[in-house]
Amino acid sequence: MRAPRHRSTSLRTVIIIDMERAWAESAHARLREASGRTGGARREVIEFLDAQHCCVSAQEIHDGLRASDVRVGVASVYRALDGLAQLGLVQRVELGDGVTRFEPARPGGDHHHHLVCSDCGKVEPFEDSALESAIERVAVGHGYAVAAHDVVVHGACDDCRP
Amino acid sequence: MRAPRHRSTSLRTVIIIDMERAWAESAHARLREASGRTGGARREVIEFLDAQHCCVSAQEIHDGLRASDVRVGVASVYRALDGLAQLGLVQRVELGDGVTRFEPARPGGDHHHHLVCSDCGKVEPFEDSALESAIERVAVGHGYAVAAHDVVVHGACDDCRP
DNA sequence: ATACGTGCAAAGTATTTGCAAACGG
DNA sequence: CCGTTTGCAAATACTTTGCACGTAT
Repeated sequence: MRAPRHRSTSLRTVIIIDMERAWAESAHARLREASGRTGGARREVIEFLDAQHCCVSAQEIHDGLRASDVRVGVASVYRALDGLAQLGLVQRVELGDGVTRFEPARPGGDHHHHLVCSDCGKVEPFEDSALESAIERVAVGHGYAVAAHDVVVHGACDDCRP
Repeated sequence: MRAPRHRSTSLRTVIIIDMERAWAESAHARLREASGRTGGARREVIEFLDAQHCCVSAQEIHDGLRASDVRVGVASVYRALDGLAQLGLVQRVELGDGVTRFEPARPGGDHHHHLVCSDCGKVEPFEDSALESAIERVAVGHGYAVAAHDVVVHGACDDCRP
């Protein structure tokens, strides 16, 4: 159930699966290493997060798990997320609606930020290396060692404009 | 009480005062225009915001006003902020601690973003034009008309590092 | 066996809403 | 005068905490 099966139709698929699972593996390992023990709720939260392709709120995780007949308390979801965030394994994302969202922090991988449509609420991820280097440069220039950063752009999306 | 007195010691001082008041004036005007009427609470919130040089939370505004013997309810502070944000006159800022902060959106003026020390909690503003253009370019490339954007960098500040 | 993780329910904050009274135009 | 804004208090939403119990080591 944990190790991916290597019977997929193409090599590329296999590699992608492995890379995606890699985060869940390492998150679980680091969490165990940090606190000695680990239980079902944490694993479920990690697996759920790993399956998402953009940020999700704690409530969404909780609801999603319960929808899959996995019995976890909200508190455990928050506790798991807190632990993961503290180890830098998940990134907190605040989109401006007062709800904190979370997403896996995959090293080097698909680090991205968010475009939010002020009209329909759609959330779209994007990547930009010029943006990243500008942030890094500024932070260093002010004597900061960057631990995390977060860019949110609000505006009218393509579909919501006349 | 509303119009600044032009008896300052130097011309430069007068100009600075006028520029700073300009936002409060226009905010008040646009608010009246949008809703026909305007009362004391809104004016107080606008004046208070204008006097800050970085973002403040709704509670801070409320407490700050009461400390100056101005009697306003928390609800009115939130309502005023909401109206101002909807007109694009204030910028919502989420620093990652679950509290929404607000600051005046002065057109062209001192548009900035925030560095937050993960250790001591210090908040420091910064400006960077390369960052701004990167954001604009990305948003346009995705078909978005930017209404607002927000960059938060978390890290250890100069003082909090070994 | 023992200590840590978990679920439930209760508590804590931040923000919103209902409503009568005050107030601006 | 009339309708909007306001302040208070109650309600809501999200997140955290206390505690008894289960579970991994």
